[in-house]
Amino acid sequence: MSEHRHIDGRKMLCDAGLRPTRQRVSLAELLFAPGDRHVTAEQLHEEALRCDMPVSLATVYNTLHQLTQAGLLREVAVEGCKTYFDTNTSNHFHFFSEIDGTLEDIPSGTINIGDLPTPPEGMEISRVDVLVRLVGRDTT
Amino acid sequence: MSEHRHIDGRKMLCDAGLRPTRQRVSLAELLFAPGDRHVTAEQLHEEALRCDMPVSLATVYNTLHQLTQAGLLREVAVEGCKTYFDTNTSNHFHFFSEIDGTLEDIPSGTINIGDLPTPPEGMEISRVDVLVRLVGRDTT
DNA sequence: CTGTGTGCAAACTCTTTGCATAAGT
DNA sequence: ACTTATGCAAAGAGTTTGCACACAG
Repeated sequence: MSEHRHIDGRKMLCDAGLRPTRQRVSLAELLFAPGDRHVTAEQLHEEALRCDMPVSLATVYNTLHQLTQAGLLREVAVEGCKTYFDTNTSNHFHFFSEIDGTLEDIPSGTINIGDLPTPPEGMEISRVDVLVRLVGRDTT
Repeated sequence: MSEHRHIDGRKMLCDAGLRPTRQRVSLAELLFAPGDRHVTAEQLHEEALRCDMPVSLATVYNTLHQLTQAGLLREVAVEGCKTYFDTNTSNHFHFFSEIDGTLEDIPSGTINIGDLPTPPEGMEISRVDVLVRLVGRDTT
């Protein structure tokens, strides 16, 4: 699950119409080199600093949003103020561990959503988010 | 859907082990008198003030959390910092309108979750949240 | 009376913004 | 060079906390 496939951050950014600055390339490579990831801005920021890629938190936020707009990331709402960004943009669902606050993909095909409900007049479904919350065994 | 059934806030609170103070009774009645509701703390606060039930925002937050702990409300994570509280605590799913930020119940039975995935070792599913995001027709 | 709840304002967390400096083409 | 991105620190939204006063039992 963590075959560090090699990623050309520069190309990825250019393709998305973003200027491949040092910071953006670094962040893109951190994000996309390992398999699918679910990070918060703060986590990514710390990770970048640990890897000697000095970036400011503001830039991390900017970059995450730019990548999201470019369709390379997906935002996942869990709760509280924390926003998670998921490198897997395909249709899939998540496990959320309430114990350590981590997010994980649910292998696709494992959950089937039957019939979707009919949306109200004049609206259409943009996305269906499914979050399966986990707790330790036996915790009420 | 909005038959203002009459609610005995006092009894409801006592049953939940909460002291029926003026503010709590007011809030409980605002919350539970109409049909199912989805409110944020701020919305409920404004509504209380409009109805001549002076309460501080801090008390609204306290009360909402106490009612949630007592199992009378359910928190719904949508995104951003806003926390919604749902008066319907049964297992059901939501529509979220990205246009006006409102939450609505999806009639139960309309969505079927097929097989739930097996949770990772030592964990169990505490809840499954399904959020169907809506946009206006034709908005990409 | 006694203890718990309330209100206020200040603290806190996560996120966004403004503006001078630095980097990309 | 000219433009766009970055970094910093300050502002912002939503939520929480601490402490004096008020209310419920």
